[in-house]
Formats: sequence, structure tokens, C-alpha cells
Amino acid sequence: MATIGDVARHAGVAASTVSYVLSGKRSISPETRQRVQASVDALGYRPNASARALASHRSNVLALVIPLRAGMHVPVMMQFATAVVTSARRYDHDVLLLTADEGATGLERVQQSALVDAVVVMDIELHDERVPLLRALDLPSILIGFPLDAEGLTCIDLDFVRAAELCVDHLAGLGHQRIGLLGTPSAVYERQTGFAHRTREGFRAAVARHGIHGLETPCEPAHEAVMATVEQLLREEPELTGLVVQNEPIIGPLLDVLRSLGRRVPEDMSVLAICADDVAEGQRPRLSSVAIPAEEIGQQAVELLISKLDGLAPPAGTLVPAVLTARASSGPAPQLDRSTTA
Amino acid sequence: MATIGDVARHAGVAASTVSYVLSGKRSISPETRQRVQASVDALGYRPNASARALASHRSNVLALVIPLRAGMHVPVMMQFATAVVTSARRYDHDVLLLTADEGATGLERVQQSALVDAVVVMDIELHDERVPLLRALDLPSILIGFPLDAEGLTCIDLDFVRAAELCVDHLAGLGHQRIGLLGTPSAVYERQTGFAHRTREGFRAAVARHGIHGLETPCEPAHEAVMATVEQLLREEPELTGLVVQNEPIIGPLLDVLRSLGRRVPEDMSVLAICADDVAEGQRPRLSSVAIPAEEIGQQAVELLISKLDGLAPPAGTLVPAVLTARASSGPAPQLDRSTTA
DNA sequence: GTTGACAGTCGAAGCGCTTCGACAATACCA
DNA sequence: TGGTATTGTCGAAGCGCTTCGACTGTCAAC
Repeated sequence: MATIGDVARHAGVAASTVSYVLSGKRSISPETRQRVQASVDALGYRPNASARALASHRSNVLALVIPLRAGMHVPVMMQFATAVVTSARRYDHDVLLLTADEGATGLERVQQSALVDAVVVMDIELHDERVPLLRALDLPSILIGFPLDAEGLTCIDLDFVRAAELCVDHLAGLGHQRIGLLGTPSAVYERQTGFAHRTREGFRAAVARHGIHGLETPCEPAHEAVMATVEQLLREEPELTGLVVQNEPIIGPLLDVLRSLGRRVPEDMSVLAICADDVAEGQRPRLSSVAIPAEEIGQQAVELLISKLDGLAPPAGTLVPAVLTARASSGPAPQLDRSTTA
Repeated sequence: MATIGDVARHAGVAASTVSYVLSGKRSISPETRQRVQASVDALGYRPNASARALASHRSNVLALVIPLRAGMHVPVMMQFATAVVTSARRYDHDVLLLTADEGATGLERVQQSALVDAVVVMDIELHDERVPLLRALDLPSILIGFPLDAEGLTCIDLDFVRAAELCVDHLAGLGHQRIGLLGTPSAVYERQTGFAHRTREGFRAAVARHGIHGLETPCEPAHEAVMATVEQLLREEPELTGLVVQNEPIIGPLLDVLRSLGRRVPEDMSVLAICADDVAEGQRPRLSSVAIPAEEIGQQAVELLISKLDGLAPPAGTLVPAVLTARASSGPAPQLDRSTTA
């Protein structure tokens, strides 16, 4: 493997000159630059990452902490992860994978051994144990998700409060009076995961504002659980005509269940999902939805982190605006028999 | 951040002695060892990863190439990835995430920059473009999956041929005469992904051996596609009584479709799945299945890799034995009306 | 009582890079 | 025309660690 010294010799310059050609940190004459570049190409030179990191105090590696916790929907996480890796590469960084079960320890470890320059943390809880550590740790970080107290931290996430509000507004606008929020598995609420809580908040606030009736329930990702939950919802509120779903894996089962209960979508029941666009598009009928722009969020997360590494002070909190796309699964509230005969 | 020099000074020894205490590569007197250890603890010393890597030519980082290709089932991949990360940590290694779309380039890059010591590659095709590179690249590697020509490479995977055979044997043993293989999305076959091909091979061989009738079809992961595919299968072979499924995301929809077609499982139709055990357990009825032991495979992959790094020559190919667990979804072949009235 | 062998420790070299200060050589201004 | 910037390059130091050879004692063996 060629070293910077080999390149220097080949080009007839000093090693430092090669370094400056590569980094662009000092001006180099065009002739020299070209000669060096030619030598780099000829020798297939690639700087040694460790040596570079040792000398420059920069490893050009980001850590990504991914959650492996009960109730989280894996494909969405992977979308985040992929976006992070892809974006990192654009800024010439690599990504080290940390599982959440190494927890706070893992963060300390990679920081103290200078393995990584910065860290992206996913799946933030309202009272996340990693938050105080992150504040203390002198390791640039970005959280995908907001803890309750985000003081001193940089966070980004979809505006889930607004997402829920948009759904409720949409349904209320269509005349629905009784709607339900079919949420994540209860484990996710119990952990006080930020996005689930905020969605619920937004739902409650919007329902109250519209003066309509809103039910909420968690839901486990199994066909039977969906059936049971929907039946329970309809028992509590037989005149339910709208459903907001924040739970990707149950979307398919939910539509089946409604079908088997003889409730047509959207004629008898409007369904709105908070999920990735392709998932919404893939259902029959195509679901009206608020998209979870995983790619955009992952990308922005990396950009924020890179700007931090460049010594800038990016905004502490970034809420990606929620956007509702009306498709085929939501329509005007049905005229209930009761209301016409009453 | 404390350096090895700080520790040495604190303990009153040479830096090299500290190094030897930490690595155990030379014998150290118990007193010295303890004194050094105490200093390490007192100062909270953690070796600098770059310096260590530079001096020792070992980064203690493995690369994991994960596929993000059409038709792959994400949760299973994540299980592999998690197992790899967790196992790697047990051997004091970290894991760098490479997306498959950086392809061969990415492998070359991390090797030439000495970022990683070895690499785990997932989602291997029969004629994988990375295989020749891997052979040439002087970078210890392990493939999860077998290319057609595995010469010179170390591979591990579930024995999918045997998995399919077990399924067919099981159904044939129950008297089924006409069975189908509901496979992965066609993109996976078109790429000639190893596991899908080998399952098909095993299915064909076993069906021939038993002298029974076997149909095969790919299937896309959408409710309608499942419906269409099953209908097509039943049109071609109305007396189909057994189904082998290798396609996790369609399992739920498949059971729905069979229900809606009035085919009871297992009375009218036996269903066998090749999928993770928890998925099989989570269905109603609980599915008879051949498990995909992602955790075990990921772990073994790391162990093989570590042994390679230790200069050993592990077996070139490891086939993890397939195990069939009979649950509630498979039963004796129904006596068809035709056969009783004929 | 000498000789080896071995355990335990040290110092120095070196891994491959970045970066700082120095130094020509050239350009620019009055 | 001299003095001051500016540009382009070099050499050396140093990042924090591992590892090699060398050195000093001890102890067993003869």
C-alpha cells in the first residue's frame, strides 16, 4: 500500500506538499498540484485513515445509535439509517453502528477512544437516560426525536404534533364527529417515546379545538390484536367514522379487519395514516396520509452534524413540517341512520 | 483525555509496560500489573483507537455491507445486522456500516484506507460482482450467503436446500400430492439471489423425489398481489393442498387471502413458512416453519471472521442445519371430493 | 561457582499522517 | 529602488500507541 511518502517521492515534492494538495489547506501551484495528482493516481494512493485521524484529531466517522426496542417499526428505522449513511458519505464520513443496548456506555466508549467525531441518536424518549450524558460528553451529537428537555442539544424530527393536528383537521373538515387514534404498541408509550406522545398531544388538542369526540388506543402489531382493538373502539363509540393510524405494521391488518366487519373505506370509515408515502400508496384504497420523510430527516441530521463539526452553531431544534396528502381512504362523514331518522 | 504516558507516569512505569499490561503480550509481575490497573482506573484511561490502529495495523473494526435492495425483507436483515454488531462487541470490535449501493467501491475504499480489518457481506447473488474483488482484495471476509463459485471464500448460510426439502418431506409425509412454493418477489430471483435459488432447487428436487406435483411462483409483497398469485396457483392446480412460503411480509396477507377464499388452514390447506420463529408463532394458526436463525448465523459469521483475523483457517463453507418445527398450520391432506366420488 | 534460561522492565523507533514555522522567490507599492 | 506582502514549498515535530531489542536480576542446573 502506497504511503504519502511514496507519492511525494514519485512526484518529487515533500510529503507535506502532498498533504496540502489533498486537503487544499494551503495554496499550491497548478503545476505541482497536477504532478501530485498524477502520482496519486499512478500509485493508487489512499490516505491511511488511522494516521490521518491520529494527526488531525478527526476520524471522519460518525456513530449511529439505532434502537432495537420493542414496538419500533424496523423498516422505518432502516430508512433513517440508510439516509444517514448515504448522507455521511457525501461529506466523506463513514458510519459506525451502535446498538442502543450498549446504551450510554457505548457513547462514552466511542468518544473516549476517539473512534468517532460525532453521533446521531435515534428513538429518543421524553426522559432519555442518554440526554444528560450527551450534554456532558463533549461529543457533537444530534438527536432524531425530541426529549422533554432539549436544552443544550440539537434535535430534529417530524412535527408529530402538527401531523396529528392535520389529520384531525382533515377529518373534522369532512364532517367527522367521532374519530379514533390507533397508536403504537403500548410499550412505546410506556417508554415515553417522544413521537408517540407528541402525536397523542396533537390529536387531543385538535379534537378539543374542533369540539369533536376523540378516542385513543395503543395497538399491538398482530392481526388479532387489531381486530380486538377495533372492536373495542366500535363498542365504545359505535358511530366512529374516522381513524388516524400511527403504526405501520398494522395498516394492512386494519384494512382487512374493517373489510371483514363490513365497513367500507372511505364510505363508512375514513382512514388516515402517519406513515411512509410508499406504504400509503401501496394499500387499497390508497391511504390519505401524513408522510414520515425518513430520508429527508436523516439527511438533514447529518448536515446539521457536519455543520457542528465545522464549528458552526446550527439551530437547536428542527421540526420538519408535516404534510398531509389526501388520497382515497378519506371522505365525507357518512350520514348515520340515527341522524336522518332522529 | 489521559494518554498512555499519563498512566505510565502515574504508575511509575514505562509506557511500554502499560501497553503490555493492557495487551497481555508479555509477562508482567502481579504488583506492577495491579499498580498500572489502578492508574488506568484512576485516570479513566481509554486507549486512542487511531493511535492503536496506526501502530498495530489493526483497527478493530469490521465492515458490514447491508443490502437495501428491492424485495429484501428488512426486519430479517436487521436481525442479522444486530447479531453481527453484538457479537463483534464481544470480541472487542466495532462495526462500520456500508450500504450495498456503494458496492465494490466501498469495499476497496475501506480496505485501502485501513479503516476496517475485515468485512461481512450480506445478500450474496449467485454471480455476485463483489466476489472476484473479495478474492483479490487481501481483506478477510465472510459472506452470509453462497455465490455459485465460493472458491477461496468463507461463506455461511442457512441450508436453504435442506429447508425446502424438509418442508416438502413434511407435506408429502402428510399425504399431500399437489403443493406450491410461494417465493420471494421476482426481483430477488432475477438478481439470482442465492437463498431464493437454493430454496427453489431443494423444492424441485424433493418434489421429484416424492413423485408429487409442485408449482412455483414468486410473489410481490402486497395484499392484492398475494390474492392474484394464490388465485393463479389455484387456477393452475385446483387441488392444491399445501403451500410453502418463503416471503415473510406476505405471510399475514396470505392467511387473510386463504380465509377469504374459504380455505381453512390446515384443514383445506397446509401452510409451511421459511421465516423467523417469532413470526411463525405470531400468526393464527401458528405456522409450521423452518426457522431462519439470523442471530445464530450473524454470531457465527463474526466468530469465523475473528478466527481468520487470528490467523486460523476456518472452514470455507458453513451450512447451518435447517430445522422444521411443526405447529398448527400443517395437517393431513384433505380427502378431496373428487377422489371419494371418483 | 559458573552458566543459561527466563521473567520483568525499559527506551527508542516507527506506524503514516497533519500542521507549524521557516524560507525562498516573486509580486506589489510608494 | 528598497521594503513589504504574498505565494509556494519544505523540513521537522508530533499525534498516541505498539513492538523490538536490550538490559537487569533471579533461579535452577550442573
